[in-house]
Amino acid sequence: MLDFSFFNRDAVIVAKELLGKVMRVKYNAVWLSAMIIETEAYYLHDKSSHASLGFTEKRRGLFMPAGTIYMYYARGADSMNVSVKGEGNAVLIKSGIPFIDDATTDNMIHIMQQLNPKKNSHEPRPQNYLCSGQTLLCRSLNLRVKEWDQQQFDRDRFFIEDIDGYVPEKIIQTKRLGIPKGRDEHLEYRFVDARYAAFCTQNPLKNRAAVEDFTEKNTLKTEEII
DNA sequence: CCAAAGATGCGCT
DNA sequence: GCGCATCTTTGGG
Repeated sequence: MLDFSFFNRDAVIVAKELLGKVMRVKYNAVWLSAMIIETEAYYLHDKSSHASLGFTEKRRGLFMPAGTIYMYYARGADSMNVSVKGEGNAVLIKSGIPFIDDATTDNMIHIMQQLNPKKNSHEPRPQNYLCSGQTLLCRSLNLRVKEWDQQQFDRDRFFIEDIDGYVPEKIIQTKRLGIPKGRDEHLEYRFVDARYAAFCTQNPLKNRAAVEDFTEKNTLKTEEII
């Protein structure tokens, strides 16, 4: 289980290193699980961060020790962050893909599909798109503000772990999504595991120019990640 | 008390 | 890329 020592580092470092890690949430008696493929870093003095708006009771989680869960509700849905080193700094977990291994059960995907049904459709949401967005991820894993905001990870109910044998080969670094003009929107604090770019919030490799841009300047080699 | 704002998602052009 | 539904929290009157 990732703990204080993992999260008590710079937000950008933690954001990159969370790629490939696996979230596990117990729902009734069943473990739900997703591998993180997209994250964003936010700093206290970064005009787009919630922390930059100042301390309030609601934002307390951002000012708590590294590794504290910070959740908020906006646009009709929940989003999940983890506080990192330095008061007010945090990493937003933006998307993942369902992760299946010995610790998961055969009904997991079906349960996640029921938790996160496709809007205006009776078709189930395709497996790899169940967690393609910060609010969709929370919905598929049954993560709610009421239950988890300002809480610590708990190895019996909700934690993040390192999986042996997987480190992203390539990480895409781009500008964060949905940041209004004048709010430090130029900062490139969004990170995507290139291998799973098709399943993140918005595929940064959608067109040829973007792919070239990625290969030319935005590839981070594994040794640069850590 | 209520209007308005969101670190969004979806569907249509 | 753009408009619109979404719904809790916030802060001003």
